[in-house]
Amino acid sequence: MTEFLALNYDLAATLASGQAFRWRFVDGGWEGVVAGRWVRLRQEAGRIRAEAAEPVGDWAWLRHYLQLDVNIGKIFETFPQDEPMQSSVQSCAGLRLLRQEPWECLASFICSSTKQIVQIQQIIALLCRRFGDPVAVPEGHEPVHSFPSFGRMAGLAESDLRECKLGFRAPYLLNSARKLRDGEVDLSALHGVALDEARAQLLQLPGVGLKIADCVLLFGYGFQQAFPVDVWIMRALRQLYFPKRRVKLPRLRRFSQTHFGPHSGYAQQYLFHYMRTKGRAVGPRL
DNA sequence: GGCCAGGCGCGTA
DNA sequence: TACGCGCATGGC
Repeated sequence: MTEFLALNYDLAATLASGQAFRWRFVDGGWEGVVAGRWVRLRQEAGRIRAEAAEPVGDWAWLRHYLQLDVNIGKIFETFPQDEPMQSSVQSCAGLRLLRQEPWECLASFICSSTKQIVQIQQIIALLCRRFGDPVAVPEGHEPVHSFPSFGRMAGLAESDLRECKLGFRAPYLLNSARKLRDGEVDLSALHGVALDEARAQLLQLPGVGLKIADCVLLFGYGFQQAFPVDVWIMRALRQLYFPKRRVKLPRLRRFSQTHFGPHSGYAQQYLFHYMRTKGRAVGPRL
């Protein structure tokens, strides 16, 4: 058990914002698996309390995952001073970007195409339960599994994945796992290389296009200018920046690269959250 | 029952 | 370079 100082950090918004898909809200706490360890997090006044199933000496892995050392105020200062961006920030100023493990992030987003967030969570829960390894949990807690490694995934049959509701994404995930196993792409080599080079590597994987690549670059590696454009962001850019004009996707992508500054990835996440929550109901349809 | 979901790959022009 | 379509599956 430990406590972190966490000012301007909205844990619930962050963990439920469609970046990561394994967090569950149970009895006032958020339960998940980070770096192979079960954890439960609770938001308190200006703090986050964390507990693990086994003694932890150094909590750096969790600080890193939650990105607790990021100065979000400094990032806000780099955002454009326009109405849509300011409204997005005001609607949820404690929203953060997580720093996930690249493989889990990649696999999760390969599962995400034309799926709602709830369904993505279901698919990933099935994958973990069936093919992950048990992790230590508190006494009496229901079993929890790790996210299956790409080595494990590579040895499965396509039908194994289809049984986890992957549908047409099954061969994408399977063949991406096999490419990683065979060393055709090395996820560990993408830290610190140029954004375009890292993106080009990810685009070699089947089922990975620009959108999914940028999700992995942003949520898994922290490339600050990766800007995934999905249907929500496309809607946001069209409604908020180009109302009454039919602007096509390539132009929206170009706009996103220049308009939002050096931390455009954060701007993207704020826009995404804003679009999904404004006009009450969180969920599909406006 | 029709439409949509944190898209991608492929064929076509 | 830029469409259009099919691909599984489930929620509303």
